[in-house]
Amino acid sequence: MSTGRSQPSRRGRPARSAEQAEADRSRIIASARALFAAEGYAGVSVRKIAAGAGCSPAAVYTVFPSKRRILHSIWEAVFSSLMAALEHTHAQTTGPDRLEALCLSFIDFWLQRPDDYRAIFLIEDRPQGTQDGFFVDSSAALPRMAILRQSIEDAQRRGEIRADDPDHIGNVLLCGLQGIALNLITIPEYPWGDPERLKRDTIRTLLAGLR
Amino acid sequence: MSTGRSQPSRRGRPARSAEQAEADRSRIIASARALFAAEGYAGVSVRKIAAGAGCSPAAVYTVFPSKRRILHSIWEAVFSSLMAALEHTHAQTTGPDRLEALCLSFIDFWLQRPDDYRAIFLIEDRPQGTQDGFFVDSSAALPRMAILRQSIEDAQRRGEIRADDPDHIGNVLLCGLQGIALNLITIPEYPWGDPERLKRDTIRTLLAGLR
DNA sequence: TGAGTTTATTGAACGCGTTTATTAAAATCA
DNA sequence: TGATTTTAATAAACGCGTTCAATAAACTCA
Repeated sequence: MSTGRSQPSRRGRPARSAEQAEADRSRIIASARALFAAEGYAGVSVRKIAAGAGCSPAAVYTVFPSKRRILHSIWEAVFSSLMAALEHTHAQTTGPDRLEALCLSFIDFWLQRPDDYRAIFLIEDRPQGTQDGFFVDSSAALPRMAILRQSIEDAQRRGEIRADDPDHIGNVLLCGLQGIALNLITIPEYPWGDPERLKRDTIRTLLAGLR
Repeated sequence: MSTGRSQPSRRGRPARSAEQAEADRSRIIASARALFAAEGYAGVSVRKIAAGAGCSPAAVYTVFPSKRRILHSIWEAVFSSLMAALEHTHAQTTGPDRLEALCLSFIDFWLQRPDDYRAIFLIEDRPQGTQDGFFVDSSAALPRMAILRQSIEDAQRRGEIRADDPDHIGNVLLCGLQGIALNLITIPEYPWGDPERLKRDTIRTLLAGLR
């Protein structure tokens, strides 16, 4: 049984070449990025994206299975920004202050991008079932945050944080941080009090609890 | 200037009576509740709700300004269940275990109702602006949780928790709890590890940090 | 060449949430 | 009574995300 099919030489019209498909994809993403930035996520229709990319609405669906997946591909850029913000904070701090600064950085990043936060985390329409995990497929995703983990390990070495599995510690921390961002972004009407105080105290509570 | 208008006796067709309006409202809510329970939030259309209530889709919009507001009115029942769950836990615990049990109860409540959680917290489509606060208008809302606050004050009296403003402590706690629910519900693909462990450790971390 | 085969492309449609222009209804007034 | 006024009620429409049947295109084979 030879697996060789060097020249498939199949019969009908050939499939779109990889570079052709990639070109279509990037034209659609470019159009979507510009429109989302200008008019917000909800204000942009697939018809507009298609018009911006110079193709039919149906053509968009040959590249992306849904409008949301177009967003997914843009999210990677947002996560990339998050990493950059954390790296910046990491570079500007040392020792015991670093972890708290990273946490604050993480929260502020999302508080400054509530639309992105909502678009990324607040998905109402999981059409059904498991929905072939976005975070599994996606390249970087929220948490492969080497910096956070590394800072946790540093803090553990200094004895500021208990010697538990650093991944688990990171998860606990992320839960708390996400909670602040979620509450401040999605329930702004509730009397949270001074946001700075809530942020600071929750972070310190988490870190103190991890000792 | 007499304020009396005992018999307004205005000219045209009279406005719907209060009880008439209330009857319409409750027929729509009844239809929506049944449909949401049977087919999920996303699977229900306003047209279906209207059909179930025996009126036109447009008639629904004379009672509720949007589909989402129909959900809002149903949420109050969910929050009522949450209060009941917390009261149950409160009644079954005492002393130092109570606060941790309440936290666990809070999280489990939402983990058992992911659809409700998404429908309540994960709103993508804030059409624009401040959107006349749902939590201000709404009767009970997430956090007027007397029980949680009272348990915090008890724990403070026992010296388990630092003597800070109990409302603020409660907010810090809610942030952490929400974070767990959010992460487990909206990012199930991420390797959080054993959910029970994540719940327990995050709660204990929060409580330990609040000492 | 033309017949056959496979893929690309899209116009048209579906049901959706929501708005609005039109019509019907119910009251008062002369 | 009918004219007038005010409100209720909804059919029709809009743009939306998405699907799909029909058509066009691009290739091989005889």
